[in-house]
Amino acid sequence: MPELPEVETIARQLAPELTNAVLSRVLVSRDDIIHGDPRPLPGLLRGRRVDRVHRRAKRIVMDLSGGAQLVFHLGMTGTLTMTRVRAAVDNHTHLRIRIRGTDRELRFRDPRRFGGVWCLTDQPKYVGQKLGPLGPEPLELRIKQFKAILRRSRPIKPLLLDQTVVAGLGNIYSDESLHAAGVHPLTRADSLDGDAASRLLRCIKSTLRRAIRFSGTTMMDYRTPSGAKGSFRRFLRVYGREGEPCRRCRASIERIVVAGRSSFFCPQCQRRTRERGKVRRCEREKMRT
DNA sequence: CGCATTTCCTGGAGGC
DNA sequence: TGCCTCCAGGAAATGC
Repeated sequence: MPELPEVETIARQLAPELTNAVLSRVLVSRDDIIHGDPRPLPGLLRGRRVDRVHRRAKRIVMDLSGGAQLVFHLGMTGTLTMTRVRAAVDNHTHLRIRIRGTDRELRFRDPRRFGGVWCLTDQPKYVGQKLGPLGPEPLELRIKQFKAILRRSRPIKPLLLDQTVVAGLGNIYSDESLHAAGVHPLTRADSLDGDAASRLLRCIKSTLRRAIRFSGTTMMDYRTPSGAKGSFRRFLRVYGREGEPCRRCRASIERIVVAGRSSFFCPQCQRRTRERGKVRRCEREKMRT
């Protein structure tokens, strides 16, 4: 499930091969993953040069010559890979884009089809195809901004998952950040004091940065553009560890459903009341995998 | 508007 | 081994 660290990894690995590449033949084999009218897509892309590959929230953005942008959202099971043109094509490969003058191509594959592709150009047909509104990048978030975000009565977990509030966190890194900060997922956002707010923001950033360093987390489907798995899974402290001992206090990790999503937490480290001592907070922040 | 719930989709896991 | 049901979840759509 590609979240910010996974998408960042993909963008960084695609950038060296795609930057300055010119797109040639485009093959759409399943057009309902294209937002808007898929028919003009090949003509719109062919001949454009890739100026830059970057990430915004959980989206891969390719800036193309002529002011166009090609945007990918990977949903749950989406992958973007660079392969030889003649390599065997996996099923559920929906889009292939050849690179001019090479035997390489970009492939978008997404068995579950929660992902999607947007082509944003100056062409009238595409102007209206807006992507959903996004909140700020968590890694660029400042504490003042974050405290303003927390001034709501919602539980903290669904708030962190809401892309219009903060853009890039998903289920894994929300749970991991909340555990690192010692915050229970059902805690009302506006009940966090200033201390807890800055601790949580620091933990969100350090968790994301560390996950990027290990190329993200592969539970099932996520792969880097070269097909490799992310290796952050072995550092997870709560996500997917129901019934296993907390790596900090040995208490059994629990799973509850919050806003329709699994939420893993340690009942010992993440209490709903706020009477934890400063000493334990320090220990918690120093804990490294 | 704010927030909760439902829906989309496929393959893997687990029960029997 | 095979058949069945359940489940994962990002985000848009729908409900209240």
